[in-house]
Amino acid sequence: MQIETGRTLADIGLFEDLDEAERHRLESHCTWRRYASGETVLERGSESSEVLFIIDGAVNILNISLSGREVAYATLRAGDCFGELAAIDGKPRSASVVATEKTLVAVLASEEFLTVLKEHVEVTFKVLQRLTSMVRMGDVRIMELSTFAATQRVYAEILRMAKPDAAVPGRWVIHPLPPLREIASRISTTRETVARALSLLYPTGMVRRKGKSLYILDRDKLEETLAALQQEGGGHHHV
Amino acid sequence: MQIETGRTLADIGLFEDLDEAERHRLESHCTWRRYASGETVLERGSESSEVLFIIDGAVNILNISLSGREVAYATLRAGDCFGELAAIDGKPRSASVVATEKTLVAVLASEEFLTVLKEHVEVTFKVLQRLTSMVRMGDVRIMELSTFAATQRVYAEILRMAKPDAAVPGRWVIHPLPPLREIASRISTTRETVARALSLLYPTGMVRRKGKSLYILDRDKLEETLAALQQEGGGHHHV
DNA sequence: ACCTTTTTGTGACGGTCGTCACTTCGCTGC
DNA sequence: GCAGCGAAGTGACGACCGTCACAAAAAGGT
Repeated sequence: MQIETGRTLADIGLFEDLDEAERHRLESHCTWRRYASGETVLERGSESSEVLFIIDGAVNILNISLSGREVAYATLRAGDCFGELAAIDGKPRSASVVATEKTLVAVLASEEFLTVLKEHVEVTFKVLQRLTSMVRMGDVRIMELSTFAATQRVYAEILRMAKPDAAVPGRWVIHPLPPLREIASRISTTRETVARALSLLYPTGMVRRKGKSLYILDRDKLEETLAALQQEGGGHHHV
Repeated sequence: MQIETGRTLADIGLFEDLDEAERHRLESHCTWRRYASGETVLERGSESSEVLFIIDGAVNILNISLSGREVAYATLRAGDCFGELAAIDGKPRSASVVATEKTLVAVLASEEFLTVLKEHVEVTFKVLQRLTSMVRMGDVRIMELSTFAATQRVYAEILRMAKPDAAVPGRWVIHPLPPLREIASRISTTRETVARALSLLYPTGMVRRKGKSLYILDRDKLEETLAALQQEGGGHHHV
């Protein structure tokens, strides 16, 4: 028996400050769509401008270059929203969106969305915060791509992905660890390079892999290692 | 004799929809600062949160890595604004800002800025548009860094920088051409690589350099050349 | 438990491009 | 004019890492 997620916007962060009446009004304007894992939700370059909300499941925001290389921007889960860019500026979709699990989304026309923004400053400010954080994350990524070597980017990404382990205080964990190919696409390298970087790490005892979990046993030391690598020339040989 | 730019927010794009009274009120809340070329306006990591408006001059938004590599995000000129990120989310400055000319800026406290946003939807929407475009530009840059070889990034950047030449229809021009070192920092490579990419281009007749101007004589052909390079393997050797 | 598919680890190879070094060019100021 | 200085062009070299190839391990379905 499985719990069916209701068709409600109650858990959407953007709208958490709206009163129930307004939320219900919005819900009535939504279209609801289901996607199987692997299905494409949005195609880069398409002219649609709806805003989508993840009720249940998860999606990857990504692009594929002409040469077939996959570049991932973010992974979004239940409660998140995407597609605001096109709604705000009316331009074509800047990236594709692919469901990574069975996913239910609510779809809101851009006009409706913009009306909510105009009438509810709290929502607008949530959007401002969200866009701001997207800009900041993008800047960090550009900086890392420009100045970190591939191995350093692997360590940095691992540190970002890790959450404190509830079981053992002081230990951090990534669970479930996505396929290395996916990590690679987030930091613009190859799965082989990610595998090699990890192989380099295991013997040091800083991290340990067990099934679908990657444990960070000594986060401080890993951070030090990363910092040390940066001093000596941004990844390109000696200064 | 030189025209002195007045201390007015009249030419700031963000505020163009405000009525004069409100604009004057804002002006009275501003602090005004002058910077010489090369001076630092904002330091990455600092905790300030004012929003700044360029009345006259120009600034570069950039970061310098531990290894000394410079990464440029944007060049802003009179009428532009910067520093909104920190005002919106209260976090430390994400990048440094350096004046590239003699520059006059208006400085507005974040509280004042946020008040304007709350009370004038038009301004808020301008900010939304601006943030959206920053996200899109960042995504493009990440995509290029991930899938273009250095030479391709040079061509793409040149195409971006070029404006239609008023003198000769069909011809495009970059004027004044900034030092190659500066172009290099925008696409995360070195001045040598930029120089080599250009040297490769001159014999084809597609571009021609003359003093501080770079003329694009055949934009279509340059675009084709760039597209052709992408097909064949994203910059990394065959397929 | 078995087969299939996906994921992972690792060796070998070679191209790209960052680094260093030096020369030449073009400014600006005297 | 010439000196001085930053910018630009170019050669040489080699490290990094993307590519290919293959084997081993893990996961998933029946």
